[in-house]
Amino acid sequence: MAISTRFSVGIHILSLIATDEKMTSDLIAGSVNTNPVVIRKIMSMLKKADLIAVRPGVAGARLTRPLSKITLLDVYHAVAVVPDKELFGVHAAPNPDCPVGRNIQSTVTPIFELAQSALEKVLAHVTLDDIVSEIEQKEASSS
Amino acid sequence: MAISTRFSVGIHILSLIATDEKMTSDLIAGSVNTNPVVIRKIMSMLKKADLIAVRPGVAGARLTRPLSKITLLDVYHAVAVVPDKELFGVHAAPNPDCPVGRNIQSTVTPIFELAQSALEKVLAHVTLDDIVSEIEQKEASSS
DNA sequence: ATTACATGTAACCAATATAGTTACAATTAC
DNA sequence: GTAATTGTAACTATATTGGTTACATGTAAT
Repeated sequence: MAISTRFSVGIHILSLIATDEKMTSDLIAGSVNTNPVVIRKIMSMLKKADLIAVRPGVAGARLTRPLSKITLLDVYHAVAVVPDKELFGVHAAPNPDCPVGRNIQSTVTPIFELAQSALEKVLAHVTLDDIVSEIEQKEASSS
Repeated sequence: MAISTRFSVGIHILSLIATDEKMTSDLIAGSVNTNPVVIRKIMSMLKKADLIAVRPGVAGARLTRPLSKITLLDVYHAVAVVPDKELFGVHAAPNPDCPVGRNIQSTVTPIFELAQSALEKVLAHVTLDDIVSEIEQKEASSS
């Protein structure tokens, strides 16, 4: 199964907020092309992760830090697309009476962690500033 | 959501077959600690990916190539834990009338591919031989 | 050839995650 | 006070996972 689109939507939301702090969940939903409540739920996660500041009743949101200080890994963790640090599932109760069964978890887990870490490292090296700049550049060159 | 345990179970199955070609799905299920049909389904995928040869009616299976020629990436693809090459989902229909909406996909996709590729590279560099050797080593040092 | 045992699948189930939706309370701004 | 907005609860449809029963098909050994 693919990693939830909450991740790409989260990036989309933050990019919009970065260019206009008065974006309502309705406007954002129009750009993402989904329901405003979906947006508000994801924004609630971004808020819990302290990436944005939102106030009930007042339109819009504000980034809590500069774009260059927010990495895609921050967003990835914020929207909880993956269960607390465990990208790869491992079958839970292999038979300890079997040589393979009693060693498979401890053998496979560090490799999975390496793979996961390689993925996260890529995400950690891209900031929202990179994303927004790229979008602006594409807009400029298409005019 | 975590990547399905089919992956770790697939590795488990192949490791067992490597050490004993007469393992039935019942025996394997006993080691993995699950239902034999679950095992047969996964073995069916491994067979379709041409990693093992199995014959209906006859107990056991056989690897189609040496352990050192089967990477974890081969297994990963075989058990189809991820939809055809797309680890990260991207929201499908952002609004083309918005600067962010019309550029978010093309901006984010190459980064996701990079991250996915980094993950797959780690899996491609580990063979089943590494896994089985590691298990044997752990067994030897625990005696 | 009958028996015993395996594999290969179809069909189903419970549990869970995703994405979307309606409805409404709570809050703020004018 | 009114209008607009956020924050949630509750619900839906759909899909995936992991498991299970049932059974048809195929092989081997006696």
